[in-house]
Amino acid sequence: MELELSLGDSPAPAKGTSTPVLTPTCAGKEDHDELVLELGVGTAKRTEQDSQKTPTQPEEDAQDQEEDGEACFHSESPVELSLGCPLLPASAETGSANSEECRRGFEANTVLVDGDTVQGRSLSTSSLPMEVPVRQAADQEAAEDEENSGVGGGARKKLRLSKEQSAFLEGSFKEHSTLTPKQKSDLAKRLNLRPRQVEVWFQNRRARTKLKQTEVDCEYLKRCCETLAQENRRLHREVAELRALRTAPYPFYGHLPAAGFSTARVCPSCGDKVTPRNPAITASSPAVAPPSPVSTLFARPHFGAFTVHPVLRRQPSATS
DNA sequence: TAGCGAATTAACGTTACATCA
DNA sequence: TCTGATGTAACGTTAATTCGC
Repeated sequence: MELELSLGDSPAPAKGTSTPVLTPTCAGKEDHDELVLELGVGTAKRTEQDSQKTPTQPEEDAQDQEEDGEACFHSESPVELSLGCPLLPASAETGSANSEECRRGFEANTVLVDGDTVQGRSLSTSSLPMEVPVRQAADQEAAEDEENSGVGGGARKKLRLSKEQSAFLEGSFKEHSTLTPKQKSDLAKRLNLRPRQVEVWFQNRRARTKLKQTEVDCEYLKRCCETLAQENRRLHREVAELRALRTAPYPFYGHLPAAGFSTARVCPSCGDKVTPRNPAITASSPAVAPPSPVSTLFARPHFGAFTVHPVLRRQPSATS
C-alpha cells in the first residue's frame, strides 16, 4: 500500500532544507490591512551602506546617521508623525494623551538630565522624574565606539529594544511582514531606531515566524504519521480478514442477511464502490466505511496570524 | 544594487544549583 | 539544620553580522 502525504502547494520550496514547506494562509488579508504611512518627512532614499560596516567603524556610523536623514534625535526636534499605532486605540493617532503614551514608550533610550545613561536598556520611562529623549542606543554605541576605537574595544553591544518598540514592531509586522523602503524609514523614525535596525528586526521576526511554523508543521506531520500508521495497520487487518474469509467454506454465506448483498461499500484505498462478493464482510462491518482519520487530518495548523500574500512577498521598492 | 533568507555570532536575561556564612 | 546571599554554569532569546542568491 502506498500512501501519499500532501501538505498543499509549496510556492517556493526552500533549497536544501528538510523542513516542511510553509504555506501562508489567509492570503489577501494584507490587501486590506496594509499599513498606510503618509509622511512628508525626509525621503525613503537610503543606501544599505551601514549593512557593510563593522562595529569598529564609528566614523561610518556617524556618517550613517547623516545619510539616514535622522542624524540626531534631540529633544528640541522630536519627530511628530501620524503613523497609526496598531496596538493602541484609534485615538492614539490623533495627538491625544494616548498618543503621548504611545510615543513615550519609544523614548526608552534616554538619558537622565543628570547624565545617567541607560545604555539602551528597557526601562519604564514613565516613572522617571525628568528626562529628555536623546540619540538612540545604537547612536550611543557609535559614540562609545568612537571613544573606544583607539583602545581596541571591538566587542559589539547589543541593543535591547524596549517593550513599546517591540510591541509596535510586532503590530506593524502583523500588518505587513515585509517593508517598503518608505515604511522602513518611517518606522525607524517613529521608533527612534535606525532603518537598518528595523530591517534587521523584520528579518529576524520572519525567521522566528518561520521557525515556529516549522515546529507546528513538524508536530502536525508527526500526528499524520501516527494516524497513517494506524490506518495502515487497520487496512492490513482488513486484508487478513478478507483472506481468511475467502478460504472459509461456502455455506458460511448462508448466515448473512440478504440486504448485505446489495449494500455497496467504498473501498478505503481507491474510493471506488465495491459490491462485495462475500457479504460477510458487509455484515461484519458498517455498510459505509467509517471516516478515515486520514481524511480529517489535512486541516493543516498554522502558527499565529502571520500570513504573506504571494503578491506582497516582494513589494516593489518605492524608490525604484 | 537592493533586498531577502539562512546560518551564525554574541550580548543579555533567566534559572537551577552549589557554596558559604 | 535551616535560611538568605552570592557566584556560576547552562540555556534561551534575540539583535546583529555575514554570505549567497
